[in-house]
Amino acid sequence: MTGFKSQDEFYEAGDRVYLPHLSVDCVIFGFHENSLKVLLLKWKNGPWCLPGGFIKHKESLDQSANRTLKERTGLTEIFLKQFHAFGEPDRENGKRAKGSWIGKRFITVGYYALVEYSKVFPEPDLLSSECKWFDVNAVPDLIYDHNQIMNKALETLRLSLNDHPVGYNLLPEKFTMPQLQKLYETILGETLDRRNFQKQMIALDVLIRLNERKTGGAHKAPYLYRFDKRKYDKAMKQGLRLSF
Amino acid sequence: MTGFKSQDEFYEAGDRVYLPHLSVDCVIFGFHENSLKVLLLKWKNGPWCLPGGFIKHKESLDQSANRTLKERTGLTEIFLKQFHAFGEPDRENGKRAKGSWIGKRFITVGYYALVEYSKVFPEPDLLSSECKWFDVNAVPDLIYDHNQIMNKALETLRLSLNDHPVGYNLLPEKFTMPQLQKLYETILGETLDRRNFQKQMIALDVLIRLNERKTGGAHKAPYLYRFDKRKYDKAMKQGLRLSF
DNA sequence: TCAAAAGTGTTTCGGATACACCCATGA
DNA sequence: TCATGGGTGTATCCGAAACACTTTTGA
Repeated sequence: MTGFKSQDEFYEAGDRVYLPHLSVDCVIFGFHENSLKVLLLKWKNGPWCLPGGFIKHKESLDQSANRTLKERTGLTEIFLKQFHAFGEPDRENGKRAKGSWIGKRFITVGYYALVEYSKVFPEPDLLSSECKWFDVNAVPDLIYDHNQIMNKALETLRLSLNDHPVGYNLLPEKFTMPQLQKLYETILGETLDRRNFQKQMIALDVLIRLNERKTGGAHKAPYLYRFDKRKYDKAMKQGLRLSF
Repeated sequence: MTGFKSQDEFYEAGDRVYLPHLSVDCVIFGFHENSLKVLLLKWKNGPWCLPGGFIKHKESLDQSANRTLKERTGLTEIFLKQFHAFGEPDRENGKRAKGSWIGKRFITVGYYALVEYSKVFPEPDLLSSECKWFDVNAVPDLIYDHNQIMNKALETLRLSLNDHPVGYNLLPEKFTMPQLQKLYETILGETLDRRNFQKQMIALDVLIRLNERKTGGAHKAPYLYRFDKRKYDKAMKQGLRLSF
């Protein structure tokens, strides 16, 4: 919605700029303080919702989702994956304003994104008053079917752990093994054995252990790791076979 | 497209009946003579394509796909699953007739279906001259990005084998273990060990061995099996953990 | 010195794989 | 009788899971 100066101007633009009846919604995941977060928007005087956008006439679905993501987080070139299209005719529950372009029925294509929490500076859009992170286990009631969309995204992410490594997009460049484990645990919603987890991760052959330890915390200082991007990408493409 | 008497009438109907810019395409899989087949349509004087349809104003995506499927195969209540939305702005390669409603850019939602070959009586639609089965390994050049759509469907089906049983929708009610194995082999594109395959299938606990054998063929008569629908559905929901 | 977190290795178990022999049938 | 396909069981191996002790650190 960048480029519009007001809500009215945006509403008025309608079909001139965007395809009718179509939107994308992004479930943006981040990881902070050992828990998985989702970025949500709050409508002015309204409910919370997923950040979403519309599709320009000469834009692909992926481009539209990337644009939305950039507008809300400032990030580009982040991990973004389409997971499902939602198209019940009553998915908005009759709650869209009638008459205007935006009052039409919408089919929305869901994307989920994995972003590095600390690099994100949440920005509300024209229609919103707030943009902030929520713990995935404490998401409020969202507008329309957005809770369902967000749950489906989480489920998809969970299933993808068996086939693809995760972390490059969610963790800072250097991180510790316990941090990585917490990430997996929060996505999966269950605890894992430290020793077995470490063995599996090492076996993936996508990690490089640095000659540094994370100092500052109490207790024994853990090693720092970073991903071997080359091998990580290869594992991403080929698929893995883990079992969590 | 049922209900229209001519191509012109259908084209003219446009937005009045369907959402603009949106379609569904179905990759319909069947199993016959030990190989996996896809149902394709041939445009009048044109290329082959996937059977597709459009979305009525008060219809969900799933309903639209089901309707399309019914129109082409006569089948209802078959296995149908959304797998991806395709939305490149140039996915039609500029090959759509300009001007008319159908000449607009389309985002299409891909579904794949698993149907019982022998129950299908392929019917062309208004725009088509033929509707017939092709071996998945001998699919001709299709219109637009339909080859890509069909490949993505096949890939999705392949991956789903690790998590879900398959066969109930593709095989006749009674079938033999070698038939079931062939089904898996054609989907996967590789051969499997007879004895191990049987053990795995039995272990899934979704099969019932009947006290009948398939007679008529040469050689030793194989047992007939059928699925235990209750257990099959349960396995479908819960997910399995196989590894092919 | 103690509590809490992190590093590390071994044993066990189960499922996947590899593999061979006998049986039934029609040609 | 023989070629072909179908039925069945066992030995092996590898990866997953279970599991305990030592080390470091700040409080």
